Amino acid sequence: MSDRRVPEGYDPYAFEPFAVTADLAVLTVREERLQVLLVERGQEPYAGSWALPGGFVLPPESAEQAARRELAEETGLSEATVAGLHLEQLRTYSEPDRDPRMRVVSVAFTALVPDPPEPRGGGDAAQARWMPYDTVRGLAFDHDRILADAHERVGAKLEYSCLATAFCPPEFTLGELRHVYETVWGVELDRPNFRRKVLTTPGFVQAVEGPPRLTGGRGKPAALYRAGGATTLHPPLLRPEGRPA
Amino acid sequence: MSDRRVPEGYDPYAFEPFAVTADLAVLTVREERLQVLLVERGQEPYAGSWALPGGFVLPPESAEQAARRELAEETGLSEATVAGLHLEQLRTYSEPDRDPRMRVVSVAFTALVPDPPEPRGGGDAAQARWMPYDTVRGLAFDHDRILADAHERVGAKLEYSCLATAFCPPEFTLGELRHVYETVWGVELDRPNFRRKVLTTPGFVQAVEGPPRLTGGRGKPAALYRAGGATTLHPPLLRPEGRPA
DNA sequence: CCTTTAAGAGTCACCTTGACTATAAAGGAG
DNA sequence: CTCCTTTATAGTCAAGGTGACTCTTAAAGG
Repeated sequence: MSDRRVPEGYDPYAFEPFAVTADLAVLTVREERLQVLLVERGQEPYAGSWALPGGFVLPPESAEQAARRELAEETGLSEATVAGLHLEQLRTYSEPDRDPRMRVVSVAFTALVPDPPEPRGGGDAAQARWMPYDTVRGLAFDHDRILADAHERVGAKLEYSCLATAFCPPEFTLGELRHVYETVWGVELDRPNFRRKVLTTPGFVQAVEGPPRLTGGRGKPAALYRAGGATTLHPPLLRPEGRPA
Repeated sequence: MSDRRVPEGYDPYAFEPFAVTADLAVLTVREERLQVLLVERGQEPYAGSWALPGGFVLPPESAEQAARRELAEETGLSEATVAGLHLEQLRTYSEPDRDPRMRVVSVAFTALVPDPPEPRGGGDAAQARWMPYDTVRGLAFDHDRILADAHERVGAKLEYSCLATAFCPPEFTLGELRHVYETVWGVELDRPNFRRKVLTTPGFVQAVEGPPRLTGGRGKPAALYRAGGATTLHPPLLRPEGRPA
């Protein structure tokens, strides 16, 4: 940034102002599907349309702080939950005509949540709910594109980071972790190979000591693991077949 | 983005306005070093300090359009050159106090240029010049951090994309391409192994037919190559030793 | 003419990976 | 209770990619 166009006695109101918003693509894996948190708009433009949650960045906030606040307001997640959430900046959308009313620049974030509570539709949103990613179309503004970019980014990050654990509860089985990859990538992975890769990568997961097994599903009970300290995968866990992007 | 806080007859001037700028971390490899394009500020704040080139996003522009315009104005690169430049959005910096005067949100971009012309210091910049990356400190605003983020991002992208060719002229030798990796990563790579990797990756580079060799340096003349059609590297070309990020 | 420098060809062992087989431990159906 | 299905977990094996090296070729410089 720079003020080279701004004379000493610059009047901030002399220019057409820009509004800055923070929007969130909140993703989760539920019921074997990738799901997105959406809100229904109550006002024009796009009244009645579904949109990504988000809202204006207020004067004392950073974009990320605004994103966390809006998420808490609109979904009923507790402040503590939102504060500990894995939130990552996706990119900024600044096309001049993306909002019909005025100039709005949107800083988009991606959030990954495990086993989410039902959203309450609070705040200013008419209602809020989880929707399966592949059934979502026709969102307000350019939110279809933001959502697609978020999906692509998350899919790519799974390859070379330990991000997948952010989709899982604190303790999880390797089957659950594998489901995350399969759901986001839309492919099936070989169980033994996936297991070998995860367990031989130092710091990806760590075994839980106490009760060595968990029951609940159909097959043989699985051991529980916690997220390890590592954040990146070397070498990466590449998608089979297709190219990323 | 959303207008949930905005009543029907919303007055854009009722809020403290945000200014939006586009700043660029323009990188090149010259004289065996990674270099950055900087401008000297002529006005307060930070008058006399060096900063990344950039400026305000004007009402009819997207942030990327503003970035290209500012780059052309301040460095003397032709409009055609700037239009064809590899420009990638880095991230957006929105901390409330990053500009002492008013609320300024900066969308940062990374640009990679091959064999750059001397900047002219045109536009509003007092002067402009290339500086070696590792000697740069004390830039205006939070530009030190933006620059560090750009370096990290570029280093990471070299691993899994064909981005390195963007640092090279249209026709280049494998030695030049290898220098890009070595300079950005700060490591030495094994010549034969690098060659094997690049040549066996489909679409990374394509051999130039005509005059099969180029002279100029000291050793055996090298064959020339052009960038191939591929954009991603599968499998990636990982940095030796250290972790990314 | 010899040294230096870098390109380019080739070798070899190791590690990772993909494909696959086998066994163990649960639930459900008959 | 037994068979069948499902899932976890333990292995095996071959192909491919990579790191570490060696060797040859072709220029420039002294």
